Amino acid sequence: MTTTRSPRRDATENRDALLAAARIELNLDAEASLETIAARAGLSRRSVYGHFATRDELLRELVTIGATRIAGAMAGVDHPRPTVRLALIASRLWREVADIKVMAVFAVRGPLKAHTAAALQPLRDRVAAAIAAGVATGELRSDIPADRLTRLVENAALSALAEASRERMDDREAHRLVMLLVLGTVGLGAADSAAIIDGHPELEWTAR
Amino acid sequence: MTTTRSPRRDATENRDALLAAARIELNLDAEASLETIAARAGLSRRSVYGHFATRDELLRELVTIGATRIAGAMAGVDHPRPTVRLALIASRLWREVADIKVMAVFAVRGPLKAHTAAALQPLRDRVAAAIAAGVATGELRSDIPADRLTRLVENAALSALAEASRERMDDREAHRLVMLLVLGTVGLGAADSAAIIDGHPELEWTAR
DNA sequence: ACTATCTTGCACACTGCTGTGCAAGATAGT
DNA sequence: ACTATCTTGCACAGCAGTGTGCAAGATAGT
Repeated sequence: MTTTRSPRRDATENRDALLAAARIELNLDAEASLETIAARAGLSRRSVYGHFATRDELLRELVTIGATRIAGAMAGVDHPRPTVRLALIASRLWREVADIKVMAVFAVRGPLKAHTAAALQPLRDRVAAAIAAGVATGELRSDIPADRLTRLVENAALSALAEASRERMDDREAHRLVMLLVLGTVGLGAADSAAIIDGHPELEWTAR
Repeated sequence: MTTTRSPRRDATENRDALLAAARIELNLDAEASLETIAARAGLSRRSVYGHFATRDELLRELVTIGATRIAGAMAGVDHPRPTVRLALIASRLWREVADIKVMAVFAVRGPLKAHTAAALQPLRDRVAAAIAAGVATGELRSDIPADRLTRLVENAALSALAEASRERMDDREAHRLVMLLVLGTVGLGAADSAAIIDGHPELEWTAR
């Protein structure tokens, strides 16, 4: 017979539990072992292999899910001024990533970076577009090639995340920091950045 | 008898060769094995242990040497304007680190970071001092606490290094990029940063 | 109550590395 | 030429993990 039943309910629950556990555990230690992750999910290491062929497969799925969430959060981000758009992207990003900081940094910089890059492509495209537009209008610096600037902006955001996890920063403050660093990187002075952030209510932090 | 001869000449040569090899090899792959390093030095893995008790000891010594070199390169860096001073520090830093980029990033971010931090303390103090001075005169942003800003500046510099090793960048361009990112981080706009760099001949790149 | 589906524990193979003991051989320095 | 010092190769122990086979037991779904 070829007809396979649909998976048992507890099985899918456990699968989700594993992903959730991985999310938490990898955020504490980016290199957490399967043992650790399974334990947090209330399962044995052995049974992880009932859901994921390899450790790598688990991680990739986790990254994919995260990237999709982020991409989703960017929907509807739009504003005529490229600088504001960038700040808005930074703002939304922070919201999605605040409780995943460590893992996020690892996903982008660690061995999964290739996969992460692919999954985050849409986000990067958005940033690149905003930058290109800003350079065209003269709002943004033109002394650094746009594609390079895109990567540097990304790094700036990561830097803010790293700082936020290093010290346990206030959400509101961290949210502002991400925007400030991004704007600083694309060429705005501190005062201009502050003016933009404070002049646009949609860039304000609102508790979740 | 307790009198020990001084080490044989070839031994000290080999020791140096190991350090040099490590420098090169770790710059290609920050996690290069002792096997690889020894091979590059023309030695066997086994004999590494004749010079260093553990892999870690080798790495630490390497970091210490590098940090000392960098500290040395900062001697005489001084300028009344904190912004220029920061740019100058960035400039000198690049010079010292240009051919060690990968390893430098790893040393600061990887498992050796504690040791690296200690070894680089003088450099950090310099940066912190310049920032404090700049905040006091109003030349630099005051919307981010000085100690945080110090770390962010460091990250900005690392970001430039990372970008420079990612693409194989022109020395002159990379040198400028490090300064631009540092200045951008402390709150200057792109135009102001450029003005500072171009207005001070000591910030120009000179081929080595 | 029956059974396909899941979970578990244990044993094991494997990987890629570090670190050590030892005996044999090479070599610098005198 | 003598000898302390270095280097080497090999074998071995250890570590921390991943991935697998298998048999026994638990459980969801019907």
